[in-house]
Amino acid sequence: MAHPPFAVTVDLVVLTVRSDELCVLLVRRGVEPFAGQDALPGGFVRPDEDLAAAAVRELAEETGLTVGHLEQLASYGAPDRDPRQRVVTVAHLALVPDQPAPTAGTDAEAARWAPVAGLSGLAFDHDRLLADGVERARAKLEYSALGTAFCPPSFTVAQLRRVYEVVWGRDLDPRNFHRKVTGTPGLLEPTGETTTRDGGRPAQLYRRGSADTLHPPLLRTDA
Amino acid sequence: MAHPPFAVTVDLVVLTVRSDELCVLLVRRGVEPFAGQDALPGGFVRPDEDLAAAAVRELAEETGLTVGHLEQLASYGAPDRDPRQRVVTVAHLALVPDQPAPTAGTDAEAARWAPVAGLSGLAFDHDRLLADGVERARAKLEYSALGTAFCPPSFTVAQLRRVYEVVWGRDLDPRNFHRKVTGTPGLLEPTGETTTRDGGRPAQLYRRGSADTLHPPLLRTDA
DNA sequence: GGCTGTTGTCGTCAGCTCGACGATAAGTCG
DNA sequence: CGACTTATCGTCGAGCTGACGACAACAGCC
Repeated sequence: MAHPPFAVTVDLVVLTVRSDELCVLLVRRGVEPFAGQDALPGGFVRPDEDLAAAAVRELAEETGLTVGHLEQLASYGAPDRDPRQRVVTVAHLALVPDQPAPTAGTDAEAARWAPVAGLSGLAFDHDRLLADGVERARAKLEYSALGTAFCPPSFTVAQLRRVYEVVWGRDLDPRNFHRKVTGTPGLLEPTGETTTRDGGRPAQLYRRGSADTLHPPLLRTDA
Repeated sequence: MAHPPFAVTVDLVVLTVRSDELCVLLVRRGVEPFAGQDALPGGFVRPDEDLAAAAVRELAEETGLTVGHLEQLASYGAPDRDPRQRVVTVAHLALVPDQPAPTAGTDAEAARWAPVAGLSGLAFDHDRLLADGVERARAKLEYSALGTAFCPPSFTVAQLRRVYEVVWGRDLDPRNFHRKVTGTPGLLEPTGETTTRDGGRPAQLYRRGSADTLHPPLLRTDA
C-alpha cells in the first residue's frame, strides 16, 4: 500500500474581545511560502502527539496565553492549499480573555491581536479558517456558556453582555440580558464582591458556574 | 524539516432510520488490523483529492447509496489509534433515507445496517466516532431542517416525526409537531398528493423546502 | 351500510419566555 | 447637592410551547 505521505498541522483561531472589538491572534510568517504575510498560529503535529495536545502546545509556544476554551473546529485539506507539499490542517478554535499582546514565540516573528472586522489576505486558506471560527463562536454563544471564556475569572454581567454585543455586532438590552443570565441556574456564581469604576453603580462580580449549556438558548434575532 | 509522514483517511458515519430504529452503516474488515471486526466505512485520501471529495468517493465505492446530507464531523489522530502507522482520520457524517441493504463494495467484504442502540466493539476508535456522529445528528435536528435528509424525496409529516422520535428516543405530540413543521415557512413544500396506507386518514405529501434552519428551534426537553 | 379502529389535521387554553420599556438604586464627578 | 452613569428590579403584551379535545378521512369487519 503506497499511501501518499501527508503532513498534518494544527492551526489556531484564537479569539478575544479587546476594546470593544473581536480580535484574532496573528503571526507574521518568516519563511516561504507567504513570507511576510499574516497567518494564524500553528505548526506540525509531532509523531507521538495527539491533535488536541498539539494545539495546546502550539498555543503555549507561540503565545503563552491563558486559554479559556479550546475545541476542534474542522479540518482543511485541499490538495493545493500548501504549495510545498500535501498538508492537512486540523483547525482549532480558542477563546481567551483579554490579555496584553502575547510575546513572540519560537516559530513566528511576532504575534499580535488584529480586529477581525474587514480582515483578509491571510496566508494559505486562513481567511476561511478564520471565517469558520468566527461563525462557530457566534453560533455557540447562543446555546452555551462560552461567552464567559472571553471574560477574566471574575467579571460583571455588563462585561459578559459586552462580549455578546461585540461578537454578534448587535446591541442587547441590558435589563433583559441581566434577567436571562442571572435567571439561568448554574450559569453564574456570585462572588459577593462588587466593582468600583469611574462612574455608575457598582456591579456584582460573578465567576463561571458549572452550567455549560444555555437552555433555552439566547437567540440572536435578525433585527 | 523532517515532518513525520502521516496517513490521512476519511471515515463515514452513515446514519439512517429503518423500521423505527436509528441504524449505522458498518463494513466487516477483511484485513488486519481488526480483521473480521465491524468498522465504519472509510479509506485513504488520494494524493490529489479534497477531503470532501474523498468522503463522497468512499461512500459511493462502498455503498452506492443515495446521500441526503454529508458534512464533516471531526478529526481523530491519537498516536496509537492505528497500530500500523500514524493515521489521522477525518470523520464525516452522512444522513441518508431508508434504503435496501447496500451492495458490498471493493474494499470491504460486506456492508450492512446495524441498529445504533447498544452497539459497541467497533474497530479502531470507531465507537467514539459513532457516538460523536449520533450526538451531532441529535443536536442538529433541533435547529436545522436535517430531519428531512432521512426521508425520501416525498414524505408525510408523520414520517418526519417518526424520524425525530427514533433519533431522539422520545415520543413527540403529533399535533404540536404538525403545527411546528407546517408553520415554519420554507421548511416543507406540499406536493398536493396524498398517501393511502393500510388504515387511517390519508396524509399530505411534502418535499423538502428551501429553509435549512429552524427558527426558533425544536427543542428536546429533558422529559 | 354501520361500527370500530387508526391516523391526520384543526382548535383551544394556560404557562413560559422574550422584547420593549419604565422605575429605582448606588455609585462618581463637578 | 445635582447631573450623570451604570446596575438592577418590575411590568406588560406578543409569541411560542405543551397538553389535550375535537373532528376528518380512510380500511376492515360484521
